[in-house]
This record gives sequence, C-alpha cells and structure tokens, in this order.
Amino acid sequence: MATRNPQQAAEKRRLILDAAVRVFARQGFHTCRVSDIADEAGVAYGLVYHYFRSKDEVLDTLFLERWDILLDAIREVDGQDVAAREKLYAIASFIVDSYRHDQDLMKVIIVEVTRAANSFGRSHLAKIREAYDLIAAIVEKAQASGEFKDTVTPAFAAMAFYGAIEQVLTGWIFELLPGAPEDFDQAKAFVVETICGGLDA
Amino acid sequence: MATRNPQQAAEKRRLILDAAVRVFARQGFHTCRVSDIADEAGVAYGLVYHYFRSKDEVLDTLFLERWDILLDAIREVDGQDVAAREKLYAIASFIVDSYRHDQDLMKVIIVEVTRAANSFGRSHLAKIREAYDLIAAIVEKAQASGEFKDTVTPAFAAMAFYGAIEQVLTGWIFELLPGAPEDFDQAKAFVVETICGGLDA
Amino acid sequence: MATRNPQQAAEKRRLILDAAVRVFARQGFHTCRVSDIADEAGVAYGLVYHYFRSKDEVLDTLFLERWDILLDAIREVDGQDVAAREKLYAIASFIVDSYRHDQDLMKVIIVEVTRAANSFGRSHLAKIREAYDLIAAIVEKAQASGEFKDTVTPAFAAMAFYGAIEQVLTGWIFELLPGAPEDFDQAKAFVVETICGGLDA
Amino acid sequence: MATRNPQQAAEKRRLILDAAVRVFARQGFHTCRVSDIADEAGVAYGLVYHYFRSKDEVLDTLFLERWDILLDAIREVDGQDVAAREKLYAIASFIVDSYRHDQDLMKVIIVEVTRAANSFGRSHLAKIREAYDLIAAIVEKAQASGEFKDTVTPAFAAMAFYGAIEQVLTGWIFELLPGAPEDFDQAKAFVVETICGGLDA
DNA sequence: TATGAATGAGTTTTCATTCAT
DNA sequence: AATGAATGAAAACTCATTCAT
Repeated sequence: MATRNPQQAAEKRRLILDAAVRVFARQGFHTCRVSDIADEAGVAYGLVYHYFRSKDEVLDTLFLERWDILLDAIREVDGQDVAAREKLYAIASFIVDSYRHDQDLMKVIIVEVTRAANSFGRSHLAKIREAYDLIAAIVEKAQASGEFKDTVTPAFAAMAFYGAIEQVLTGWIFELLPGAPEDFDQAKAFVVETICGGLDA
Repeated sequence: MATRNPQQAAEKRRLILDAAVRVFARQGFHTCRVSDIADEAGVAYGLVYHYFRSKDEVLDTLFLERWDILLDAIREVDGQDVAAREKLYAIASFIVDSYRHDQDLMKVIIVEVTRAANSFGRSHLAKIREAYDLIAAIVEKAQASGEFKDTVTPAFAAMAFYGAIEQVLTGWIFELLPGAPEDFDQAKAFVVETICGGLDA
Repeated sequence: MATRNPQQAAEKRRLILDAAVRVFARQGFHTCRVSDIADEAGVAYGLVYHYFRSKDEVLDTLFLERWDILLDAIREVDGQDVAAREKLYAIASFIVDSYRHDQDLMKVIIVEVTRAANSFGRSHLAKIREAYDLIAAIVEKAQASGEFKDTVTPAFAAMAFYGAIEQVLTGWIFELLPGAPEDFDQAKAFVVETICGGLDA
Repeated sequence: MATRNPQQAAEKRRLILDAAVRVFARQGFHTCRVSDIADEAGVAYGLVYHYFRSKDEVLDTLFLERWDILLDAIREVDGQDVAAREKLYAIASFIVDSYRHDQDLMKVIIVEVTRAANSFGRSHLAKIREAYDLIAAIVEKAQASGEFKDTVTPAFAAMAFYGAIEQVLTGWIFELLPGAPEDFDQAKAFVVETICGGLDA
C-alpha cells in the first residue's frame, strides 16, 4: 500500500485522540488500557505508540489542546473593554459552553487533570495556575478601578470563582446537580450572581 | 490475661491509620504501596491486612471518620439560632481549622476522595453529597426568611460555597495560595465575604 | 481457671479433628483456612497449633486414624476362613459402610488424600499401598487355591477392585451416581458381582 | 507482511502448552509457578498471559483438548459393529495408549483434573461425566442384546470399568504397579478380562 | 491450656512499553 | 505508517505459622 499522505496521518492521530476522550470519560484514565483506546479508535495497538510516546502523553495532549484554548479565551475576554462582571460572565460562559459542547472532554480534563493534582495534574500545575492568575488579574484591575471591593485578595477571589464553576461542572458530571440543557445557561448567571452579587439580600 | 488487651490492639490499628495518612499525603494513594504504610507504622506487612480488608478500606476508614465529624459539625452549626452568614462562616471555619490541625489528613481526604470522584470518591458520593445537601438546606432557610436573595437555587449556592472552600484548600495544598498561619483565619472571612457579600462594590 | 484434666484436653483435640472433617469436606483442604477449622470447632485460632504442628498434620491425623482402621479391617477379613469372594465382599462392605457412616470423613480421605497422590497422598503412598497389597494377597491366595482364575496378576486385580470401589464412592460424592440409602448395599453386591462374576453373560 | 504470521503465533502457544504439561507433571499444578511454565517454554512471563487468561486456563485447555479426543474415540468405538467386550477393550486400549504416548499429559489430566474433582475437576465434572455416560450406554446396549448380564446397572458398570483403568494408570504414575512397556498391552487385556470375564474361576 | 495479635514469605495477574516485520 | 506479538516489572493480598501473654 502506498504511504498515506500527511493529511491522512494527522487524521489517524486525531482518531486516536478522540477515541481516548471517550474511553477516558467512560472508564477513567487509570482504569482503561491502551488497548481500549486502540480498540475504540479501530486502529492497531502499536499505532498509539507511533503517534504518542506514552499513555500519559495522550492525556497531556488532550489537556494542553483544550487548556490553551481556555487560556486564549480568558486572555481575549480580558482584553475587551467591558466591566469585570461581564468578563467573569464571559469566562464562566466559555467554560460552561465547553462542557455543553463536549462533555466527555471536559469531564476528562476536570476529573483526570484539574482535580487530580496529586497524580496527573501535578505536571500541569503551572499551566493550570495560569488560568487562576489571569482571573486574579481581572479581579485586581476591577478592585483598582473601584468596580470590585478590595475586601479579598485577587488570588483568593480567583480561586473562589474558579472553584465554584468547577464544582458545578463536577456536580453535573456526577449527577449531583440537575444538568438539563436549560441549566447550563442558568448556571452561567448563577456563578456571577453569587460571586459578584453575593447571597446577602 | 490471655491476650493483649483491646486497648493495645486499638492502638496498633490507630498507628496504621495515622501512618497511612502520612504516606497517602506524601506519595498519594495510588502511588504508595501497602508495605510503605506498614513501614511507616513500624509494623509487619500482614498486620495492615489484619486490621483492614484492603488498602482501599484504610482510606475508606480515614475518610468516613473525618467526614462524619464534618457532617456532625455542619448539623450542629445548622441547629444553632444564628444568621445564615454566621452558619456559613462556622462551616468554613471548621473546614479550615480541620486543615490547619491536620494538613495531611485533609489533603488526603480532598485529593484522594472528594476530588477523586471518578475513582475513590465514586463510592462515597452519597456521603459527600450529604454535606452539600446540609449546606443547601441552610441556604434554603435563609432564602425563605429573607436573609438571602433567592436569585440562585440553594443546591447551586451550596456547590459554589463548598467549591470555593475546597479550591482554597487545594490552593494551599499545592502551594498556589499563600498558606501562612494568618492566611487561614483570613480565608474563613474571605469565603463568606465573597459568597455572601459578593465582589461587587 | 484450673488446668483441664487430660480427658478434657483430649476432647478439645477431638473437637478440632471433627470440625476439620466438616470444613475439609465442605471447602476442601487447600481452600479452607486454619481459622475456618478453629471457628467451626468453636476454639481459638492458636489452639489448633497447640494440638497439631501444622494444618497438614490435622489431615494426616484424620487419614491415618481411618486408614489404620481400614487396614485392620482388611487384615481381619483376610484372617477369616471364607471364600475370597466373601472376603472381597466384606472389604467392599466395610468401605461402603464407612462412607455411609461418615460421608464427610470418607470424602475427605478420598478426595484430599487417596486421589490427591500428587500433593497430599504423596507422603502416604506407602500406607495406601498397604491396602492394595493386602487385597492383592487375598487374590493371590484365591488363585493358588483355584478359587480365582490366574489370568490377571494379583496386583492388577487389587487395583481394579479398589479402583472400582473408589470410583463408585467418588460418584456418590460428586453426585454422578445415585446415592440413596438403598444404593449403598446394592453397590457392595455390584462391585463383587462385577469384579468376580464379570459382566459377560 | 505487517505481523508475525499466524503459524508462528500458534507455535508459541503450543510451545507454552507443551511446556506446561512437563511442568505440571513434574511439579504439580498447584506447586508450580507461572514463571516455571514460561521458563520451561523459553518465553517471557507475560506471553503466557498473552495466550491464556490465567494459569487455570492453561490446564483447562490441556484437559479439554485431550478429553474431547477421548470422547470422540469412545463415540467412534461405540459406532462400530462389534461386541461390547471388543468396545471396552478398544476404549481401555485407547486410554492406555494415550498414557504410553504421552505419560506427562495423561498424568496431568488424571492427577490434576479427573482425580481432583474437588478443585479443578469440579468445573469439568459435566465433561468428565460424558465419558462415563458413553460407556454406560455401551453396557446398556450389551445388556439389552443379552451379551452382558443385567445384574448391575449400566451406570455402575461404567464407573467400575473406568475406575479400574484409572486406578491402573495411577498405579503406573506413582510406581505402585510395574509400568514396563510390555505391561501396557497386558493391562488392556487384564482390564477387560477382569471386568467382563470376572475373577471367578 | 488457651488466646488472637503479629509476622512476612510467596504468587498471580496486569498492562505499559518495545520491537520485529 | 501499521501491526500485534513479546517483554517483564510491579504490587496487592493470602494465610500458615509464631509468639507474647
């Protein structure tokens, strides 16, 4: 058989990545075997190792692809000339929509990386932290401009904001919160309403 | 007396549990070996299996011991006749103090159970949820009494509140947030300030 | 508590042996644990080791007790002045009655010792062989006296005779043959009828 | 070609099975380790698990391969238009020749499966029983035709016949009976002579 | 005699990774 | 690029036996 062209090769790589998302979401990273990924992708066992150095690298790739998109989104939001509350809404919106659009992928990223700081997330801590820092910077500027009170540190506020969102996604993932389509948009508003507006009457 | 007294036996069991906390915190549950626990406790390998059916059961025990204390604390707080904001402060306070008092134990519970819903936490989801539900009930009553706005659902507010705290602890655990002694008390106030008071000026 | 008298001590030992029979019959020698025996006997774990050097010795004891009785029975039968056919009937009868009287014990002896020549029976091969030899001697004398044909060697005839009986017991044990009370006496006659009379019309 | 050819793969599998026979015969199934099989076969540890799900499955495979051949042989014998006595001779002959041809394999099958009804044979009881039933059917037809007396039930006669043969093989295996080459053919005749002709003069 | 806690050696199985084709 | 056979390290768990009381 003639050598496939680069385009086709890239497609196989993608095929494996997409299969990995489904398998990781279904079985968990540690519970699945490399052969499960190959089977799901419909390719030979060894091909996974042709495109990736290790099982870890598959997850690394998935995480980095997505997280860089998130970081870009946050940076873009930050660059806009809108209120901080708007910015936080846009970020929450982006994350929630990411989940709505590809639940498996976000489940994998949150469950296997972001909330697995002791195992997998460890090596991505710096990358994950970038998101927190970007959010903190938004808060900091809002405090400087007087839009936000300065009763809490920006770093703390960023953690509270991100923690709230991630907890909500986790709630959906493990069916602790109702996750019907309409709940997604509601959640965006709720997060901002809670963090910015507060619960107090 | 025909046998070692129960007191001594219980002490060995405790010895193993305490050693496990240190080992799990240091190496992670999945990365450590049962022999690491035995070595840390200074007992023979087999004794771990004399007191616990499996490595899992050791972690189960640690989690349940602590989580039941947390649930009791929340229930007690809820029973008091104080403002909801006070209650949330008391809960945040309890959790933060738990961390201050035994960082290893809380690290293990959060990293290996609470945030590992896909592996270990799966079997404890119902138990974990109890905490969310208790907090939600506090919010619900506060909304009914007019102390809290009813712009968000109680379940959502509970997740945001708990998610914010856990994220802060995670920040301390992985050194993403300053965790000096004075930061602990500050954090208690910050959480409530953020969730109840909101960031808006 | 005052020291038990020898009588009582012997009783405890018996208690353990009898419990072991039930446990070995139910779970098999290799599958059961020493603690199962102790539990079944209602004594402490360590007491088994007070009376027996090892788990093996418990089975050894059970086997030797019974097998010596069998050897004595065969010798006694052989000593009587009756036809060889009568002798073989008496031996078959003794073995079948042993099974009828204590199915668990005979199951253990056959399944765990006699038919486990590769593991446990290995060390008792000489003892087991004594039975074959005694039977062979009976056959040999019968051939010499003209009661039996000398078309087969005595050793062979003994193996065929014993093998037939043991196979029948095995059939009962594993429910491959009907084992109702009336089948026991029938079997005694069948064995002799087959081995001595032959199947040919 | 993209992969080792199937022929080679099958050969490795066979290599492992043949090595297992030698190891099981020499050390016994329970006493040997999987690594012993791999070493004997000259392959890597893991390859055993590439071809077989477990150590048990290796023995399962050996047993079923051989036992199905035995069942086929019995069925073929039964299909021939010869006297029942001839049929029983042919069966005894087949079993004895099986032993002569591959002593290790037959030792393993008898010692580890057929006579280990409490452990391994348990799961093969139905399969083992098929042999008894086929033999019983032969006896039954012979009784119907008048070739055999009907003094014993066919099921019983089958057990006596098979038990006698197996006991003889066991005698060879454990050197309780002389197992010189000439003894093999003699044994075939002896079994039939004993079971069909009887010992009585 | 009696108890049961304490010991630790031993083995199956899993599965990521490598490699010959 | 593609295949899947081959490799072997790693660890949980079991349980017979010992021993302090």
